[in-house]
Amino acid sequence: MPDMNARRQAVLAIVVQEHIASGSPVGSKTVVEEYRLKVSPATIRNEMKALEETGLLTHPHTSAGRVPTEEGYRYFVQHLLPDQPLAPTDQRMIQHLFHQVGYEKDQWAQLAAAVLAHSSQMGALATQVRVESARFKHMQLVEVRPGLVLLVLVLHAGVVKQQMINLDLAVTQDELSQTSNQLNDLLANLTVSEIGSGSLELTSLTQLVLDLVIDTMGREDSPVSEQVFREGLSHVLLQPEFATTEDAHQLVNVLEQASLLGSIFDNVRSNDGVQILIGGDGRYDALRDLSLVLSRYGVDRSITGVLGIVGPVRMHYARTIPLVRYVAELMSGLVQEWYT
Amino acid sequence: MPDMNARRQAVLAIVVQEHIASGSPVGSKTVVEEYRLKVSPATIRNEMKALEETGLLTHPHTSAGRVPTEEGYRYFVQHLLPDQPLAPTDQRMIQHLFHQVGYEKDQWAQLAAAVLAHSSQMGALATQVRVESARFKHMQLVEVRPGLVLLVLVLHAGVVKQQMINLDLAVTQDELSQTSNQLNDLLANLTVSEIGSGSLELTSLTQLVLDLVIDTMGREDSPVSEQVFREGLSHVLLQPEFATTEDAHQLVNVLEQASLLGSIFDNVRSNDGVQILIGGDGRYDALRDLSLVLSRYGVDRSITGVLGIVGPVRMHYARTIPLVRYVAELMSGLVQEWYT
DNA sequence: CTTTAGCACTCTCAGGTCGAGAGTGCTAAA
DNA sequence: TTTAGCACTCTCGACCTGAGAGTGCTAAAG
Repeated sequence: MPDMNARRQAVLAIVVQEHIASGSPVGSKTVVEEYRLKVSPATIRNEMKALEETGLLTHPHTSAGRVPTEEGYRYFVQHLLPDQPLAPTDQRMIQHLFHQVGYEKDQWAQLAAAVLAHSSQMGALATQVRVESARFKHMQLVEVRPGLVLLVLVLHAGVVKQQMINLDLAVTQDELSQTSNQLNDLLANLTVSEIGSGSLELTSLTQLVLDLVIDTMGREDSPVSEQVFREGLSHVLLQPEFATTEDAHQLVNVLEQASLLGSIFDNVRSNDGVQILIGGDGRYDALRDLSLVLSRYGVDRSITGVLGIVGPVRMHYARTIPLVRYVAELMSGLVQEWYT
Repeated sequence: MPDMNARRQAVLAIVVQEHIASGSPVGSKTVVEEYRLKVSPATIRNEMKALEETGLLTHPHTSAGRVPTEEGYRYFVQHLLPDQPLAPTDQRMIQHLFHQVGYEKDQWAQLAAAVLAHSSQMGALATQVRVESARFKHMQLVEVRPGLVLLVLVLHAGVVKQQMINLDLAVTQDELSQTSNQLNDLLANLTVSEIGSGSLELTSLTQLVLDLVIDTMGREDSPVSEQVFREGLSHVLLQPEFATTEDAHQLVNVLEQASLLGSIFDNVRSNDGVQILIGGDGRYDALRDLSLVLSRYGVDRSITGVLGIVGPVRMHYARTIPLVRYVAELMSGLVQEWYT
């Protein structure tokens, strides 16, 4: 980035901030007046022109003020944004909300989305954690009615999975308990890949159940698509950039497209820290008018979820970034505490 | 409803159908031409005027065609809509989709919403089933790590609930198994209300767990709010009635408002068959521009979920009503089969 | 009594014109 | 290097206008 002296950076920062606040293009006069600079509008105009040539600003038409380009937003976020922690009052408020749901870990993700949406007045997304390669801990067969058996599987990190089994033959609860105990001994602390190896002599019932256990351990929680909690979509629709039907439709479309979100989330999972996707960053064409502020959360690489905020490119990053970071850390703490 | 001779009904039906198809007000000439009637436009105008005085039609301004009022839609749906079953090709397509997910009952609701949205090209909602007053079937305590125990609870209808327990004291797996067995004997086939009565001498650990079992059985699956799957929202936003920002915002707002949906769903649960809420039916002001086609599904009154379609008042009821009915019946069948 | 032709009337909508306002870019002077 | 001055460009809202669509009324026909 050539030729970015301090004043030029300041002008860029002012234009970005002012545009985020007002939503309209900002002119040289506004810059001088609102920020009480000691130079004339003409000087600012020269700087603006230079910034435009660098590709950080544009103007929608000859006689409008300047608007940041996506590149301009990226420069602003990377170099000009003071990286403050979330305001203590917000921290307390969020902590309080999480205290209320307590141990109901199935709801953490939903709550996280709600909190993000409410605090940012933007859209929010959150997934539940996904546990990779969990170890077998315990299993139990329960007869629901004759011929129909429920397999309950407890994995290493406190994850519970269930699977119905339709048996053609009638079995007693004794047989089921026996099978359970046998497999509990056999599979203790193994991962799904470790189980496959040894082939033993087993009764047909035990073999049947074993296959099912392997199958159930291996499957994702939701093979069709990961469950994503969405909140605060209506906030985003209030933003002027989504005033036309096509824009609104596109926004909703993107958020309903499970495959697209999945691929973005996979990306986010593999990096640390808050990640910011402005206008699709050239990689996602469907996100042209959107910005995402996302973060992974969880423990290590094996227990991870994703959460973050969705909004127009003209988003209040100074607020949303610390917010996402804080909630991600909070959630990581919870996961750490309750999953081993 | 006074004075509804056959021709007048026919005119109403034509206006409603034509308006649903075109989205614009329909004039007397259109009615005559499109449906090859043997009368003149003037006659139709007279009938229209009468219908307007009855409150079934309006016109947006002096010189536009007629548009059905909400009352007009209701009359149409109640009296003029032939009540056909869903087309066999659609039936087969839907059956096929449900076959693919198979036993994964956690996903049925999500799939139902997706199917409804896709087949109707409207928005769709679905909740999972809620099981009322289930009987205790089996429980198990599993130590996740020292001091942290997972309670897994299997209820009568194949419902599995889980709850973490933070014990201050260290306990052996033996003690846990013993407690589990004791409670399994004690609580077999009891409902939560039946458990409360007898007070027995129990060890403090057992008492602690018992309290937790009661607590866990009693709580709703999601105390914050029932989980609602939403699909196809973008289809609705394409409809011309949601072209302006306020309308779109209102729509999304309604669908994000858990309390409102909850109260509507409670209503739907307590009635059989497909229920149609046109423009809020005067009861829900927030739904002024929306129609809902909803149905409960499940078994008896004790295992119930809700599903249905959301769209503008100008909705293709002749298609959505059979669709919702069919999917509800299909889901009821599945629930019947897999929950006892 | 019902239906219909004729016609005046009303209202919307798209297109076009116009002036005010905002903001720029350039030039030349400080 | 900065700045005052000024011409120039473009948008936006207001206003007007004519075409088109559809009605409601009246009076005649069935």
